[in-house]
Amino acid sequence: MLLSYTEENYLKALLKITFNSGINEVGTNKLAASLVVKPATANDMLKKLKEKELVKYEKYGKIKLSKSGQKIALDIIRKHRLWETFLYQKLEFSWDEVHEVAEQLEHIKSEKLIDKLDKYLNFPEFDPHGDPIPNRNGELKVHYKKTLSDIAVGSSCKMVAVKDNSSSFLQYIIKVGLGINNQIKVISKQEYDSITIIEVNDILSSVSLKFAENIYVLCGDCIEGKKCFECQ
Amino acid sequence: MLLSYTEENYLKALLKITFNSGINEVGTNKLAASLVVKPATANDMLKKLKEKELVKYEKYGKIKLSKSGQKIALDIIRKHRLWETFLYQKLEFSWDEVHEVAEQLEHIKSEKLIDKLDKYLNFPEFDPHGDPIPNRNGELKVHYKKTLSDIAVGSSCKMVAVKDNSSSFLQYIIKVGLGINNQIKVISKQEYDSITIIEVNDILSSVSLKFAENIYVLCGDCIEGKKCFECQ
DNA sequence: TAATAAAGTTAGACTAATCTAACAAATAAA
DNA sequence: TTTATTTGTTAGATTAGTCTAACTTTATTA
Ligand SMILES: [Mn+2]
Ligand SMILES: [Mn+2]
Ligand SMILES: [Mn+2]
Ligand SMILES: [Mn+2]
Repeated sequence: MLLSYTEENYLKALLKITFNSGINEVGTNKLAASLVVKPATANDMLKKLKEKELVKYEKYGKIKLSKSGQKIALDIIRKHRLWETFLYQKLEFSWDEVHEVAEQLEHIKSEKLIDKLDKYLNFPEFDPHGDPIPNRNGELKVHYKKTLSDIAVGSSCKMVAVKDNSSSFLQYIIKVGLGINNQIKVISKQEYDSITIIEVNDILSSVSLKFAENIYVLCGDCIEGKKCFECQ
Repeated sequence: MLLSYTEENYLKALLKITFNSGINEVGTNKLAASLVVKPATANDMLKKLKEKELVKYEKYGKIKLSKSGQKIALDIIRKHRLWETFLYQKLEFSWDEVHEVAEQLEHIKSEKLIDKLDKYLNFPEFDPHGDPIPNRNGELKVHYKKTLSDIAVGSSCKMVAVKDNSSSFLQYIIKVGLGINNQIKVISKQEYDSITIIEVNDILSSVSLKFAENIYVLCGDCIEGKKCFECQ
């Protein structure tokens, strides 16, 4: 079944909402907001997607992706993240620039293209933001759970991904001298507002709670190779 | 000015018609045929493109690209040919597969992307079919003029480009053992129907007039580095 | 030159994706 | 348990791109 650019974006939005919020209770308003359209518009599209059996949905009920809808959404995400990786690794885009272009590239229709790209990049498992890349069967590594704000004072951790993908945050991270795979030591934490002093490459920085909550990390135990069920 | 996928294709079609036919007297019917739409549809679009000052066009008159329309069309062709080169050189697509995917990729909007791709490919001057790639100012090498059918019996030449880009012809060329930059010696030519015996890499093949007319070549003089005004 | 053919235009209709405004249902608050 | 608020739906309109069928203009040919 050949889907339009727009239909693909609705499916992707549905998957992303459940990814991010954990909830899989998505309503018309939330979906519409995430696509920056009006609820009436989303409602129309939902009828169409239901007709094509890509979503499960009853009037006034909650929306869920069907099995096939989910597979397609995962495929779009696979393409998005592979293209981001290509732009970052091969064309030397910075990590705050890749998303916008990948939003376009993810809709290019050619299985051969994406499989060859995957191979060319040597089957990467994570994109430049640390997000897992689904394989061609739609399977993907479990995403990280622990953030920098969960790390106790005195402990070390490793930055593995970014939660907020906005380019302003991504640029800010670089400015602080931080990046994927960096070791971070939590030096101190202000009790009143959780302002945290971290040490990265021997440089101290002070970051807000909001900042710390948007940096995914692996804890000290995980770094040393021990399994930790809290981290992933 | 941000153009739609469709508008871009109309501009590209206009440029391609003038490229290929030499004529720059394009009418509604010819344009429509080249885009596989009905004349009525092309007529509607022409009004819109005129409004945007991308084409010069009066009712019942001939169609011409404006300066800005031509620049945009050249830009699409630049993107198309750079993507073809990428698919061919980096992702190991065969030369008969690249066009279809490039038809989609040529509409991705990002100047940075195309400039970085250009650099990544080391500023190629020709695509996998030997067609010249416009630079970022829309300037391009003059295209080849002489075809294999122009070469005299006993003379040698070098294949430099393909006139007919259909995948069936491209596949056929490979089957004959021919490719860009191959030396071709014209062994004999049947007077009645111009069936030509050629020698490529010590192998003899017999090709039709239609075939020979669709292979661009440089003549013997040009191969030896002498300038020849007939060839380019 | 007049008839015929070819090329080009217009009118009216359709689909996909969007909107606004009005309405209905479900949920939360009083 | 009413009332108010939030959430979701419907109706009607709009724009881009396409079509068919009818018509007009230009070009060709007899
Ligand atoms: Mn992204
Ligand atoms: Mn990403
Ligand atoms: Mn091509
Ligand atoms: Mn080409």
